[in-house]
Amino acid sequence: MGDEHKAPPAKPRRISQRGIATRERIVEAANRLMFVRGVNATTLDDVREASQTSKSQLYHHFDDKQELVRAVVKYRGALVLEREHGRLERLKSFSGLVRWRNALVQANSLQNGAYGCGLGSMAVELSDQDEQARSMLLETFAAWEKLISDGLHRMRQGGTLAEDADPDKLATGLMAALQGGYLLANAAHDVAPMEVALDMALEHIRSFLVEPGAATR
Amino acid sequence: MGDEHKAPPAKPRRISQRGIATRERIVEAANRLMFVRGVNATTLDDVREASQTSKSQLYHHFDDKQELVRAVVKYRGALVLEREHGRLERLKSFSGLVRWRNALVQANSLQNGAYGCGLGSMAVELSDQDEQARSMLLETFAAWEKLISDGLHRMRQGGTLAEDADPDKLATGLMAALQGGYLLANAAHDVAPMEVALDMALEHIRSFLVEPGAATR
DNA sequence: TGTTGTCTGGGCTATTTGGTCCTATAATCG
DNA sequence: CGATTATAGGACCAAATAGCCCAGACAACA
Repeated sequence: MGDEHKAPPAKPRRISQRGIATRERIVEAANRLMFVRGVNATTLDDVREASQTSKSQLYHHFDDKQELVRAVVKYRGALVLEREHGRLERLKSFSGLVRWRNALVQANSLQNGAYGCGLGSMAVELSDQDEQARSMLLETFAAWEKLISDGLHRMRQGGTLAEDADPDKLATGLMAALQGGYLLANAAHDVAPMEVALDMALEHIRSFLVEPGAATR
Repeated sequence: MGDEHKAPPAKPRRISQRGIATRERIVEAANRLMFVRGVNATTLDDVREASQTSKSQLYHHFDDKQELVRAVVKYRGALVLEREHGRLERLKSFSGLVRWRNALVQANSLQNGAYGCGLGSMAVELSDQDEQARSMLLETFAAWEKLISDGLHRMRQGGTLAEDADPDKLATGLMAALQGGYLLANAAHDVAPMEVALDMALEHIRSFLVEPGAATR
């Protein structure tokens, strides 16, 4: 794939441990703020204050706000993928899928459905505004879906899932249900719609189980 | 003092036809701009220019930007509900559901998945920012879902849908799939994920048909 | 038709916000 | 150690943006 972005003429800049730590602090603070307030509603002053840094540091580590936003997209994407990797890498049964569902629902219920999905919210806010951010988010979604579809593939190879099941489509459908669930839960400030959405998707996947009766629940 | 919203003490303001027209023009312009750029990225100057009005008119018809945003939420909600009412009021068969799906997919494909759902985008951007807007959006979603579940109820009463089908949950699941589909399609700038998501939800509903073979497609 | 209150044009203000700059301090390396 | 470069502090700037105001045109109604 074409690596469009990235600074072209590698600038061999010396970098200290302290500098790395500061940058990290900035990205983390921006991430937190943008999660609860949204990207556009978060100002650089907010970030500066929350990260206990100064304006010059923001601009030392990032060209402009857009770059900071992109760094947050990358950071958050990595976090989600790491978390999801841990949860999905060994997925190979329907009950594993149910556990995965439960973890997401529980996490979201802790905040009464508020804030939605960190990735989904950014996607909505940035997709028609920052092409590069959009493509990063798109890649992250693809990677996330792949973690799911890999699990479904394993289920199929293990004979749990029927041969005619399409893991890729099932994964996309499940992801859509998850994102739509997050969205509705956010609007309702209540996890319930998210549960219904995920359950529908799981029910659909269950219909592809070789021995439906064997499923937990 | 603490008068949250609405000015109940009926202010008997005279209102002219011209005033109404201007207000309409402002809301329409704001609606269009906010649809493509997002709410927070749309400035009052943008609205003023697009609506061919002046600053004083904006503030004559709306207390502040937040009020304008809420007017847009209301306006857009009414538009969507009107459209959906037309499409769903006579729904009483699975093939009708398929036609409904096709209409949404086709409309979205015209813009290559961009912009997403007018309601969903606003919900993401406003839910954690404007409580009143959130509750209006929540109501609109509820009304939209009701149009769907009413149709499903008719299908059930007509014997098309099995007795044990839960129209409300099916409608919520379908709405989540739709919203998630919009979101992923927006990130991908491609309708495909939306189609997959809707098809999953329809497949799930199909599994509740009394005579599965009778379904079109 | 005159009076009252609405509607409009557009200039103006205060504040916010992204972004710059200059100086001082801390690392890093020869 | 001394030179050099990264890092930090924070004042400063210019543009953008929400919001205000007043004078005058226009509509409604007596």
